[in-house]
Amino acid sequence: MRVYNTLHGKKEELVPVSPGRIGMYACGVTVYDLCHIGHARSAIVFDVMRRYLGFRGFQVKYIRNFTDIDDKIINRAKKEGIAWDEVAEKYTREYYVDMDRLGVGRADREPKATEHIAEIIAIVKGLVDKGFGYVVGGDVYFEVKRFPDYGKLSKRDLDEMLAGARVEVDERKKNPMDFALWKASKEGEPSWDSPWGPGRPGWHIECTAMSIKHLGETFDIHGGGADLIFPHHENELAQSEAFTGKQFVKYWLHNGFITIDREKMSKSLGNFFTIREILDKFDPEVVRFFLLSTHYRSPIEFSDESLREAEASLDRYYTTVTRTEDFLKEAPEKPKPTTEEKALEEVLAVFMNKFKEAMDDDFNTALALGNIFELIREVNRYLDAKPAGRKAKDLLVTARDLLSQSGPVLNIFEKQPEEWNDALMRTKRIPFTKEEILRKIIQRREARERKDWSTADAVRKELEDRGIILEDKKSGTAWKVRVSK
RNA sequence: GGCGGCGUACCCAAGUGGCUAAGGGAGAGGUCUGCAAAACCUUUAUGCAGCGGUUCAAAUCCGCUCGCCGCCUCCA
Repeated sequence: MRVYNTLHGKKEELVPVSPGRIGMYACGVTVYDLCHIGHARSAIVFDVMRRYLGFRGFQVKYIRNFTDIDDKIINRAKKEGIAWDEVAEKYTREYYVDMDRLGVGRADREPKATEHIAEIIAIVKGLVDKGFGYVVGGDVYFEVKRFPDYGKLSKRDLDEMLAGARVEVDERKKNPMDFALWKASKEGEPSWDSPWGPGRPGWHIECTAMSIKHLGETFDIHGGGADLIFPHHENELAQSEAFTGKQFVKYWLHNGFITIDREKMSKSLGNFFTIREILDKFDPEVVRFFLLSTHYRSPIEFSDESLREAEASLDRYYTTVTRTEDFLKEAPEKPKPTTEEKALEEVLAVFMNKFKEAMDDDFNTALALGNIFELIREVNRYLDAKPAGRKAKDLLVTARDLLSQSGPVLNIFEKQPEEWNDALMRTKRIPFTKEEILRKIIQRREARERKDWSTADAVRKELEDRGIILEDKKSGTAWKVRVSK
């Protein structure tokens, strides 16, 4: 397997610290507000990586943290007029509501900063003792000049950064780029006792403390959004390696942003959509598919149109599943070989390897989805050829099995076609119940039996105007929610 | 200003040295159908922003130009 390592700016063979095991840490969220679709992307991307590594046979230990104490939380608490820890609890709950809906699995551990104050203090103390940290009043800063490798992750030169620094110079710091390991608390702010007086952790130190505690001093994968590369991960790397004297992380992985009108989606620009706003209009699986149809490092332009395309793709998938199931239920036994048989056999033979090759290459989910739809097309071609017999059934069972092996890795394609249709009924707000639709289908059937085509067509039209499409099959008339347009 | 990235068909999007440049969406035509839908077939890039270079061979490597974006401050 190869992964793109931000540290070296290139794809590298994934060689774990301990053979067969992967320790993986992803930066979660600061729980001070609802999550937007950008948070969803990061969560989903690392969720898929974790799933695929497991699929590949690694024993994965996955840690994803919550930042439950920082300035934004304190400010939010003032704004909402509730305690800071209530803010954190509230938005942690909301995080789970959204992420559960999106099919983002729980990490093996989901540590919180406030639960690791003792560890944090120990590390800050260690850094001070080693001469990397210095105390000013009740604050403790990390002295970047003492860490010669500072800048190696984000490819920045300390002197150049100072020259173009837009940060306000804090006179108490030895160097403007020095960052807080521990912050003295102001009156009325949350605080914990420490050797430097009452205070709270700096932003970066919690990840050092929690990752080292749960994964050891050197671990395999550390991930997060690309905007965390600097300063968060750069600082985290510096203080961790300064503290342990060892390499902190082997592979740094970063996901790209979601854009709106080609601009980064962000809180400050105000151009964001919350996850629940989107889930009001689209099924979670659509969102997941949409986010996985582009490589994780590339930017994704967010739009309703793209989500509709993702929805249409999923519908194509489930339509084919239905066709396959229908065939397996009622296929005639007398064998009827077709010329399409060979083509399907060939695609089936190489499918899983192609899927793995795609995912092995830096988690290329977009290519993997392409492989899946290649198989879908071949299955449809085969079914169109009207095959029959044992062999035909075996081939289609194989196809179904292959698809159901790849689905769990991406955590999509896992519904029954009926569930997919139900989901569309909800998100498209179809103004009929299933019973009403069935009644109309019976009405139409009676008209058709009389060859009263105008009545039959009127029923079709009435349903179609409200988003329901009828499909006349040998076994009767089926219906489905229309997705395209 | 420094660093990094991107520019592939009407749209989205894989592909980073060598088979016919994946896949999805939209459009057009066709097969099937009472009519449809779905599915399938055909069609939409002798060309991958432009120019030049390296090479037997480049969308893919190098240089320059144009356009767009990100990070350098909190940010997934």
